[in-house]
Amino acid sequence: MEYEKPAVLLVDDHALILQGIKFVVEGMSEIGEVCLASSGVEAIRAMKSKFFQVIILDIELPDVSGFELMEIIRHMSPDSRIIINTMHEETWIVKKMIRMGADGITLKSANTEEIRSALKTVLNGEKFFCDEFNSIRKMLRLNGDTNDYQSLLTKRELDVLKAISAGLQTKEIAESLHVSVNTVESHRKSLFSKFQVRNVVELVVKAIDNGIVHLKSRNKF
Amino acid sequence: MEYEKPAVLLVDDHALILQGIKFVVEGMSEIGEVCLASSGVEAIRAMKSKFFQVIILDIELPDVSGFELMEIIRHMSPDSRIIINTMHEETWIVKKMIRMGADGITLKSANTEEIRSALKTVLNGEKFFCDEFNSIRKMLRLNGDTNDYQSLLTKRELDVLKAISAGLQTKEIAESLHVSVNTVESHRKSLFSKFQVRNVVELVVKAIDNGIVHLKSRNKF
DNA sequence: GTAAAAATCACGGAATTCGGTGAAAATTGT
DNA sequence: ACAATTTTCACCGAATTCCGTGATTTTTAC
Repeated sequence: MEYEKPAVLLVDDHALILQGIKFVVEGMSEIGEVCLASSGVEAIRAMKSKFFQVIILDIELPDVSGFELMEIIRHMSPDSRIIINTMHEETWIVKKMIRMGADGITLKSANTEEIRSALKTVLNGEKFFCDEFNSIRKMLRLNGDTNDYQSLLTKRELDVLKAISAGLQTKEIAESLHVSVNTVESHRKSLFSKFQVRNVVELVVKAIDNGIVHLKSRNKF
Repeated sequence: MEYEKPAVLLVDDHALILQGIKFVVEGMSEIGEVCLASSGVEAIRAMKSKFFQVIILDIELPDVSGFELMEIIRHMSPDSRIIINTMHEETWIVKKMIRMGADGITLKSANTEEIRSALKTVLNGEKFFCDEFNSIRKMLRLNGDTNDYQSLLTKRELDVLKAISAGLQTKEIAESLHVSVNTVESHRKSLFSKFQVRNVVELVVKAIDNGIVHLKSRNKF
């Protein structure tokens, strides 16, 4: 054999999923070495010592976000193909992944065959997206992805949005930001307009759904 | 050997996790047969043909919820120990799992050793909870778990809550439920009171956070 | 069959939201 | 330095929310 079989790096903080994917990938005749990393730093360390044709990546990692890691990979190892393996079907995540140029996307619910298929497709130089995402991609292309709220918001609008999501009302927000009520109402109106919603509930739900504000923080013991 | 090694049933719709756990469990000398099920019906079918000492269960399944399946297991096979393996650290899920009497709880981020440890502990007749949950349990005992919103709500209140979360306002809700505005306002007040919140935003956020209303439905293409 | 819980409705009032319109000051980018 | 953007602020009015208090009819549970 004159050339090496392609090496694959798996990055996921869930040990079980790591094991699962490893099991599947190692069973493929076209794949060579399979390395594991359970965090961003481990992944980076692994990438320094070796070139991986394909990196299968989880987006939620303990240290860096999968998105940041993706940027790093693109710089450190621009020729590596990246497959995102995600739990999340939320639109903003999908959009971001596609925008950042992932070579493939699979869901964690993907079965053995889908992972194999994704790997083969990507190794072949093509892009792989599971069926669920293809419809989303099509839709994004159609309307030019007009719903990129995050980057559409100004800093101040974001401040107000977060405050609203925390349950504060206009007067309280004005106090906490040291501006007048009128100002906050102005930002409010911008938000309604940008999100195309009629009231705070719709606004907050849409913001959560698009990953601009998060629930997690509220839910700690 | 005079007695059978205990059989284990793994239920999870994520093929990769199924593979991962299987790999770990099969490597344990104290475990006998390991069976897999990727849905509630498959799990039930498996349980009909065989008794499993331990059932490791995901709470999000395509057909029935893990909670419902847990009820079914308790009836079909009351002597089976149940370990919940979950992605979710949200309080309401943890509470519900504990209340329903799970014998063990592990996170999907659990490593190989934790799964083994959980299995051994449960087989030994004890309960296993990963560190993250022990603190929650302690806390729940302390304040008598006063925050069980879901079971606290009446059907109508739930209707109104869902409508509110969908961004509808009182008048619209009244129309859609075919009742007067006054009635809806009455339910509203009950909700505010039960959730101990001051406005709809806090209400909706808390409801989402406690798993009473969900974002998913809104986020489809 | 009766007590408890839930669902329905009513009235009044203060506070807040939401919609429109406009405009001045501060910041940013090039 | 100049245009563009952002942030700030103002006023008005209708609609809606939020709060209190209380009452009648249905439904549920034992």
